[in-house]
Amino acid sequence: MKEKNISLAVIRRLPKYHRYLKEMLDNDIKRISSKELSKVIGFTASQIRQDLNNFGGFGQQGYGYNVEDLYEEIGKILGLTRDYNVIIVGAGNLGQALANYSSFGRLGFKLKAMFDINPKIVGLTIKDIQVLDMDTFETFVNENNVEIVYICTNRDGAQDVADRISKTNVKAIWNFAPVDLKVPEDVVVENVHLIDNLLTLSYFLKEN
Amino acid sequence: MKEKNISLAVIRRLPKYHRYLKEMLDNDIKRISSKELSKVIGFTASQIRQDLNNFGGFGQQGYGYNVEDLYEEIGKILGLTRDYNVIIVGAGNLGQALANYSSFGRLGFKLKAMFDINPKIVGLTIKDIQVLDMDTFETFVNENNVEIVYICTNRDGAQDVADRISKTNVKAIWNFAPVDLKVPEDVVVENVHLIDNLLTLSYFLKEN
DNA sequence: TAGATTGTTAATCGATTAACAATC
DNA sequence: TAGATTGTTAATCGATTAACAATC
Repeated sequence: MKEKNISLAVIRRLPKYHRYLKEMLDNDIKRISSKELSKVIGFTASQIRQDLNNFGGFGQQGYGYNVEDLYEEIGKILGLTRDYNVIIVGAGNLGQALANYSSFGRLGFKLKAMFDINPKIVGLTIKDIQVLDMDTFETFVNENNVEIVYICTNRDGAQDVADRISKTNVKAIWNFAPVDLKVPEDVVVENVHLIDNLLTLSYFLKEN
Repeated sequence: MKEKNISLAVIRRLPKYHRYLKEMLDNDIKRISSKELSKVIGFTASQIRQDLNNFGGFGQQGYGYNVEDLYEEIGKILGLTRDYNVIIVGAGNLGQALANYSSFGRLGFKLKAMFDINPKIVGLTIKDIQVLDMDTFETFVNENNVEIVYICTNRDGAQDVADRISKTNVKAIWNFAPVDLKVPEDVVVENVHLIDNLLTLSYFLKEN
């Protein structure tokens, strides 16, 4: 399923489709037209049809879209067809919070271990997950087929972790540190820059 | 400082400028041209000049931009000229993690209390911050001039909290629950949809 | 002054919206 | 069949990039 140059704007809307379709599925809604979906999700009907047609004709003229099918298809596009082994680096408050989120695991992102450099934290067990010493990072990653790392260190530690990741087979980083990581081309990074987000909120609060 | 219709794309870049300028300031860099800034921040020089000129002519021909001045100006645009009283609703793992983030406080976002409905959590003190019962929510918000609420509840509790917020003077919500909140027009919401973010990462990992 | 770099207008590119023929 | 709604092309809108005169 090699799509050619779907724009980032489209990709970022996919999880929202996925979320709304799941909700409809839970509410036993069997089919939905782009017009109806538009009303609840807030995108235009035209945009919805354009978005979906980047990946194939999932609908049916005169009928609309089958909710379950569309939900499954979008899941496939997003890579939710198998499990991924993940680890967390940085077992502070945020790392522990993420470890406790069960919804990630339910989607297939299976937490295998946490890592830290702080001797006070190393050795703890959080939700059945051990906090290991960074000394064993490379060994663990290689032996356990880890594919995704959540970086929950502070700003200063993040690039070091990214450098160590880049020498392994890990190809995806979810970065929560307030810094833009330098990584090889074949490693994808998704940032959660909380401060950037908060400052955007602050801007709009001021403007109101 | 009522700016007219600055696009969202521009606004979302501002915190990144702010972050990079702070770093330069810390490294005693006194001035920067759009061309040099382009190299480190990754936007084109042209875009940088366009962005900044939405808010005024902060530069000087032949010289570039004074790092300290520009940092201050962007801070002003983002509303970092005074403190804001904030509270957290939902004192679970994520709420506690946010309470422990000192960088928000340093920027002026002062945490005044946390709220929860779980009797096991209410009464705790986290980093000098008390966890209060939701019964006292409205009273506290009104008496303490709270302006921003971080919603760290689960999905199902979030809209209820948003409804209660909407009846107070709070005009800004930082929402971490995986749901799109319905709020009055004059309330601004900034979402951190972690799952959406993780699924985007998953998409690109698959595409690689 | 000469060189550098901004501020700003114009050109281009890309994303969203509108329209409608195809078809279930 | 008639009505509804998609898939897709064309039109519009907005954001980014290029170019360059203004000016420090």
